[in-house]
Amino acid sequence: MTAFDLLSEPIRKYIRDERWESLRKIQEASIPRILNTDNNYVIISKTASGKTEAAFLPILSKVNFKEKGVKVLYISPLIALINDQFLRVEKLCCYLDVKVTKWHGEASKAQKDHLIKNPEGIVLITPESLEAMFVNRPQNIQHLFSSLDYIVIDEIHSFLGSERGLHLKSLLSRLQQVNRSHFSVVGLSATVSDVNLYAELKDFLGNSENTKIIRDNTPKPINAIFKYYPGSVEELPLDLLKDLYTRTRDSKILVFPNARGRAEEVAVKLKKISERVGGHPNYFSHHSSVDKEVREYVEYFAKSAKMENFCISCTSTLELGIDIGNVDEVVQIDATHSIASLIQRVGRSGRREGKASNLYLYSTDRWSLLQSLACWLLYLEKYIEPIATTEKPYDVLLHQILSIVKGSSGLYLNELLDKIAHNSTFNNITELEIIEIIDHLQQIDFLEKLGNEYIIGVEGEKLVNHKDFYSMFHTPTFFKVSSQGVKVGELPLSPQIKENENIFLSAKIWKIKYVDYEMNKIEVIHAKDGKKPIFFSNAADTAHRIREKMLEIVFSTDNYEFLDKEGILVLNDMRTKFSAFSLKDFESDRPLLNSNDILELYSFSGSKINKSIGFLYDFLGLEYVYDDHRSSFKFKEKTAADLVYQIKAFRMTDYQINEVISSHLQLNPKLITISKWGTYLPVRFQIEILKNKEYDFEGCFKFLQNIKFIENN
DNA sequence: GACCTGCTGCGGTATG
Repeated sequence: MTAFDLLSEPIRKYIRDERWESLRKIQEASIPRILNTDNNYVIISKTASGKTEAAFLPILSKVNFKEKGVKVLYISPLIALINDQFLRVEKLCCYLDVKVTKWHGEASKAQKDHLIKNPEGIVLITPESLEAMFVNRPQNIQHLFSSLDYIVIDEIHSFLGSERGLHLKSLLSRLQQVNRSHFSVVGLSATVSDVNLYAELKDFLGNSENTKIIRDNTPKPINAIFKYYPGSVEELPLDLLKDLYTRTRDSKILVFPNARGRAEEVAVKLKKISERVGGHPNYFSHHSSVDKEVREYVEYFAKSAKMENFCISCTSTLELGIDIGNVDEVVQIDATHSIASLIQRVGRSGRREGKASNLYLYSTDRWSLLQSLACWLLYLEKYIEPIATTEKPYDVLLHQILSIVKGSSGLYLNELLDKIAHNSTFNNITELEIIEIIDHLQQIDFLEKLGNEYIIGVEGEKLVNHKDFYSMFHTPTFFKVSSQGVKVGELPLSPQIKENENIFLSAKIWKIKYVDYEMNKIEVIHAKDGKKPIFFSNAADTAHRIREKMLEIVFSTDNYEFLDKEGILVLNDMRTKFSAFSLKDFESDRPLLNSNDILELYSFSGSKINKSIGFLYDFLGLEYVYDDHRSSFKFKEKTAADLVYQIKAFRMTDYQINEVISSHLQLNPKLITISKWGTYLPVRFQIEILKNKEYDFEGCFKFLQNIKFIENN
């Protein structure tokens, strides 16, 4: 029997009506497996390769929707993706007479009410909406989701290694606890080439042994071109913009300039050039601070553009899932933060079967060029950076304790402990630690004991009843920007935000007319010239292997045919400069520049290891300036050379590290705000969170154990 | 200089 024959008749009719010539490879593989077993599966395949159908065709053939209750729960990281998938899944479900309901913050209340009256079919939801239901309407969790057969998690790789992922993992566990029988989980993921990630993916679904990987690893040809245009961080070089313009003139293009402000700069400046030379007007910006309706229009325009060309200058908002139709080329300006991100972005182009992906990469600085080369070469080696693991997610636990208590009407200690013990997310946290956190929550009035039962305390009520409770991540206060009643987007308060300043936003130029500090609103009118807006954000950490690869490139003699003349010149210049150091082993040897009045260590190591090295130098009382971009430590005094060397043998005990972090926390309690819920933990757990999120002492000591400082000749 | 993600319930008003 072929995979097609295994499907139920209504599904086969759907396929015939859609006039599919054949099933995709990934679908051929998934259909018999999902139909014949109750295993969990992770389906790995490129975007637009039919992953959604690979999961839904067999699931819809298999599940009995006549039974009461929601049978399939689809979980997505993005609202936009839910709206996109809704149309596809609903079309499919028409053939089965199965109801599909969207359930997220912007979904229709009436549809949700209807579902409560008739719990049935398929629900598409976000983790945060699910959390909200656990907290505010726990009876609805029972009512809707206690007879699930399948949970489908889309873009599952985007949850791995993050607090949001741990949160989702905990919610899955809690759903399993209310289900009468076992449900299966199917995760959908973009290409994960590194097999080391398989273990993480399997673990995420909570049942490694019964989780199998289905993967289509058909390689996709990618044409890459790297160009070098030196410029400043404030403004992009004019020559770069002119060259970029010629690429956008006759194509459908996505540009990823790495930052919202820069995305605006690219969109506005290219549009100006286009206006001057009579090119197309379709230059847009797309990022989280562009108004939602504007963004939806841009997505709609790109999706429906047939003959018309367009250029969208965007951030990671267009990196995931959402189908924006055919894109000819992807332009990346300066290095991506990770290899995974680079692959995901390149995959946005050449989505038609058999078409190649095209990547155009501009670097505006030599270190960025080097990092871009490293990411690209590692990608060709099929390497992806490892995922940040959290042994003991105390902050997620604290949040989930509050959620569980709020969702109950009073809970005995053993009931609470039992719920946590059955949640695999917290397997590595001991019962003593859990009790310590519960006691602490009681002390700070987040929990209260009524007789022998725990309820939410006075201070806890304030948090739990606020809309900020449902997510694991922070968001700053934004000012809503509008022009005569038309929403444009939003901006954080910065020195730039004052009357008569001109700024770029949503690919247009505006003059600020009025700032309303009470209502957090900004009124603007059109203007002719301005500056890119300032946003505040934290730098992403760069992986150790990327830095090591950068070192290897500097000391190699390889030529890269995809690099332009200027790029070759600047790379050769770096190679010449570093040839003063005779390095042999790239794992251990590191250049230490020792000239007339400079002492500079090029550590070529990951951001977290660098921060740990800095922590040790601080402890030794050595003054330095650290530059993460170059991965370098510039020491103030030449006499410090001894101390620089001393770090090789220098070790701090765990106790000493904890003492130092503890005193840092006392001086500056804001340090812990990198974790939204960690803020409320006892100090000793805050220290553990910081050690995990900011530093990598284990990796650092391992690195220092073998390090050899190689001075210049 | 440096990404992104989501959001209840209530009471008010407008609309069919």
